[in-house]
Amino acid sequence: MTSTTVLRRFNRTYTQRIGALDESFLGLGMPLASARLLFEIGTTQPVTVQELRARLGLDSGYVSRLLRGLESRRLVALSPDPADRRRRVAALTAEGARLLEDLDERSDDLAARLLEPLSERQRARLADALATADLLVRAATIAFEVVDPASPDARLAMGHYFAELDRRFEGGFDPGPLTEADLATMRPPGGTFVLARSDGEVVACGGVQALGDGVGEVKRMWVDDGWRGAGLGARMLRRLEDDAAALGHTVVRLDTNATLTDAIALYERSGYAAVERYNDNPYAQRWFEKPLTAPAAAARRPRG
Amino acid sequence: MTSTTVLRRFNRTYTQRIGALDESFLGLGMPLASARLLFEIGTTQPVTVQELRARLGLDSGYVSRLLRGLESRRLVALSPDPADRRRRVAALTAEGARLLEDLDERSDDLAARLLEPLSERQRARLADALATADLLVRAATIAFEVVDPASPDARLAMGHYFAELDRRFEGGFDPGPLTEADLATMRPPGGTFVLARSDGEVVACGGVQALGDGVGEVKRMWVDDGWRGAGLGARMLRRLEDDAAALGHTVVRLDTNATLTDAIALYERSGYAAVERYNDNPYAQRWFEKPLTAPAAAARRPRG
DNA sequence: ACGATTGTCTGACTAGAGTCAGACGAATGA
DNA sequence: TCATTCGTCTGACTCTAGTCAGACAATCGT
Repeated sequence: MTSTTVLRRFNRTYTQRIGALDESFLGLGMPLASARLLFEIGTTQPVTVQELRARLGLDSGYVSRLLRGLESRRLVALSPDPADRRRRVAALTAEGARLLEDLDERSDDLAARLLEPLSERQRARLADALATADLLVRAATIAFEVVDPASPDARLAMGHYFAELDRRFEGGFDPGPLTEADLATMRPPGGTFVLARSDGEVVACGGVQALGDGVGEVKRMWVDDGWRGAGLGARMLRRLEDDAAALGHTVVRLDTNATLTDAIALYERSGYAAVERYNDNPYAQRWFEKPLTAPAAAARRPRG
Repeated sequence: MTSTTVLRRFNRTYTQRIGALDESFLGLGMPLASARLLFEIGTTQPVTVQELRARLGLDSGYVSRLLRGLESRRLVALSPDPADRRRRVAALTAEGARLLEDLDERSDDLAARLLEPLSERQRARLADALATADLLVRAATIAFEVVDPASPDARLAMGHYFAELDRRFEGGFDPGPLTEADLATMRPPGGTFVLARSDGEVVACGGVQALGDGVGEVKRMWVDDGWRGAGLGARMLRRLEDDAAALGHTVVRLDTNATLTDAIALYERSGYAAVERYNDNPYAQRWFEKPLTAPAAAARRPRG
């Protein structure tokens, strides 16, 4: 059976038997849309109406009406945003928080009842399978996006990167101040900066800068800890190679620290060959290079 | 993380990102309910309206209207059932079959596109995880039901059982004719017959008969080949023990053939002890017994 | 033969989930 | 400062998805 077939078969089973988990939101005299909205407000307490609309992908009028319904039941409180009085921010009332907890508990009960007929061992097996599926499904739906390296999200991602190096290097890591000149290297022409997002959250990043003479350098590649083992690093690297090729580079280089063994393994798996030191990065102990033949079409599908 | 938590987390991920697979039914100017109905008709070509109603759990009036809609688009053809002219049977027209194929293809495409960002290895891992989850979720939602041993489904299940013995015994197996007297042993008082169904399909069975003196015997226990490894045998056995206890038995016995090693392992795992031959079944080489203490409350949760 | 039951259909509803076109006040830019 | 844009709200819709109460004909049980 192909994975497509398995996915579709699973989908049928799932929607038939577990789809009802959502409807556990129901049963408290609350339409699903309202419950979802309430839930969304609950996750990020004070939140603008605008944000809610974007996150749930709903019409402004619709959200407005739903909110009014929740407000009239005293489940959420709406107040104008002092920073911009056109905006309104929503927050749960005590009663709203209580209801949300209640819904949560019901959902838990329903899930527990679903699992009840299984033995401990089977439940563990199912949990394991679902955790794997969860990770991979999330990984499959990650969106890559070119952003300016000076944008807040890019800075955030690089901050994560530096913090990780600081944790992993024996003597720590000091990136120095992020200068505008440094950021400018990762802009066209010659450079780029790519973010990977899951649910809007930044989960990986990477940049390319031009070293001149058709040579690009991969920099600041980082993958969130929670995403290890999902192949995200390989995808980011491939993406950066594609982008480097599109920017006119024919070779990419990169340097790395000897302690980053997982990264080194990735580079070797991805067709990088060790080369001599090509820069004076004091934190680098290993240098790699890879020719970019066709626009990375050959590298597009890894051999699995 | 408990399995409940994992299930709920997965549910969120899933409905957010893959729930859309269903809506691929959409996009051809067809409401979901109609598409589901069309799909259901497609799986078992000539099917009565009654059957459709039962399978989709819909109101008779609603189904009638939906069918009329499909009929007016010439996607299905309705005709009275010659066997009972109150009933109407639905079948796809050529056009309906074509549309269904089209929807199927779209759904396939969507699934493929979803998996596209993953590497071969990841896809294989995901397929594996989903297949496991599929089996276990189906297993968790299997319904047990006491039926009369003379009912068509019970006969069908026993037929499967006999056919399997015939396949697995060296010299084959001849059950002889299924006499009414034989069936009567698996009826109250003293006896019972239990079916397990998944999606209405019979996937396991088992019976209890009274041997007298508070002793019950487990008979005709069978689990469908496709359901091995889902713990269904253990659950059926537990259920039969519970029922036997409820019928007043304090001990259950059973016999089996030495070639059925998986069954023997199950009995031993479930607390059965080997005893001397207690009957003259020519196909039996091993005999087991288990005391039923409290109403099998102790056996309700296997030790995993 | 005839009353009860069964299978399907019709008409009249309801509720949920959105969509679309403005209205209106607050903020912004030239 | 004044036209424009932005964020929210309102009113008037539409489309699904379903429920409920009968109506009607075919069939079954006695």
